[in-house]
Amino acid sequence: MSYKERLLNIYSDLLGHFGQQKWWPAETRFEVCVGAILTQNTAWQNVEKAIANLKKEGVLNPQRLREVSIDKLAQLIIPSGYYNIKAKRLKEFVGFLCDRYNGDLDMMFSDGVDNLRDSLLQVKGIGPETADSILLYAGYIPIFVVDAYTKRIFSRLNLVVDDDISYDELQSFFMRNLTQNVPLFNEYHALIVMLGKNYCRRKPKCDGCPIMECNLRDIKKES
DNA sequence: TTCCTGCAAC
DNA sequence: GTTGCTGGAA
Repeated sequence: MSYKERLLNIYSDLLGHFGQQKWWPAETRFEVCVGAILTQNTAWQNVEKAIANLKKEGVLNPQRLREVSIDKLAQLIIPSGYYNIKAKRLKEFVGFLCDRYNGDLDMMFSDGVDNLRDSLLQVKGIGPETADSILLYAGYIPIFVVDAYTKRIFSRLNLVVDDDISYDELQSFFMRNLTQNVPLFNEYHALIVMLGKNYCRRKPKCDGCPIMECNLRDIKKES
């Protein structure tokens, strides 16, 4: 079976088990960008509380977020953890957005994808996963987001052999073997997160794992 | 105690 | 390559 077929089978297994995830949960594209930074190494449940605080305070837009003091901002996002460093990162991002694109996400996303990705990566506090989450979930640009879950799951499936594979190489593997389709990329990454959280943990809970080929390989005996 | 939709700095 | 950043839930 080809990589393309295996990736689609796994996708089908996941979608059948978990259903559509309807990512990214947000009212605006700007909210997606903020959430992408706040959720770095952080449970989404905690990010929601921080987002709610930002909304209640009326600062969840580029202009107001730029005006609010960094100390005030840090206080508002305490529930999402790393609040001092994330306040700085949000400030870096809105500074970038306002300076380069007049605070206009439409203008930002109208830039060429490769150019925009490189630019985002130069913003302190935005790494590859955050940049790609913004491009896919806020910009509707067909970029596949990979993460620690992706690497762990597909290593266990032996679809990834090299444990030292880089972010870009892992992303490239998916983008070479899937059609460049925004809804597909959107749903696939969300489903990988669900599998990583609920079954393919560091200590795998393989009982009930929805991936057929994983069960066939009897990976359960590892752990 | 562990882990969470990472990243930068050292 | 290792460490610091952080609250909150399981």
